[in-house]
Amino acid sequence: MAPHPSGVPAVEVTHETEQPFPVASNKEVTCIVSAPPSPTRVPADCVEAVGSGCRGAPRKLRVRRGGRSRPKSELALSKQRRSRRKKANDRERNRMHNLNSALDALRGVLPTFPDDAKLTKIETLRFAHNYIWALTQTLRIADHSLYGLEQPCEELGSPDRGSLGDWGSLYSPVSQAGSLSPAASLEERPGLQAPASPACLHSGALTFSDFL
DNA sequence: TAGGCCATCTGGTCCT
DNA sequence: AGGACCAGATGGCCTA
Repeated sequence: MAPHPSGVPAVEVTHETEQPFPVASNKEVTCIVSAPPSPTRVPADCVEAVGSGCRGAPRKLRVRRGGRSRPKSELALSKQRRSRRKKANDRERNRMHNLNSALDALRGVLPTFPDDAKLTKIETLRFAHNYIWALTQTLRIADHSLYGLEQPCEELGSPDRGSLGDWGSLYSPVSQAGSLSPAASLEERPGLQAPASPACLHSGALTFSDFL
């Protein structure tokens, strides 16, 4: 893993030094608003009747003009639709496989033990989120200590003080809030304390189980 | 058996 | 037109 440009701690990965998966694109999510509930599926044959969709601007009505393309028989159209659908399914399957590969790569850099049960997808994401937060804190406090501002373990709430249960709550439903800011996510969860001070992390006082 | 997790299919929407 | 992305639906597998 290459050093992060924004100062996020570079986690040393011994078993995987190259980019484990390609960064497909930096395209941003274009629609935050989820699609409206569409309980009834529109048959493929009725696509033309659906003029507008969920994503913001209404779609232009497609006007069929004759003579643009050669009319096809129903059989040919059906075969073409099936073929397109099959290809789309293959792409979608591939896309999900890539997504899962990325998730596996993420699992690979998280501090876990070989014998541990595989983290679920949501667990992996939440754990990574909090792990990054912990490492960020580590760097921050390390910077402070450079200037002689030593911070004892107790100040950030070490497991020794019985906050292990709070780590357990990382996987509780409240952590599904979706906050992208670790600090903010902690603020949203009053009962949740910071895991440990950097000294505790560096000294190996904290183990994977502490994160769970 | 209920519930959680997951893979896959599918149709809609947006983008190139 | 075709690909990418997304979310809903569905069914299989596993576990408490």
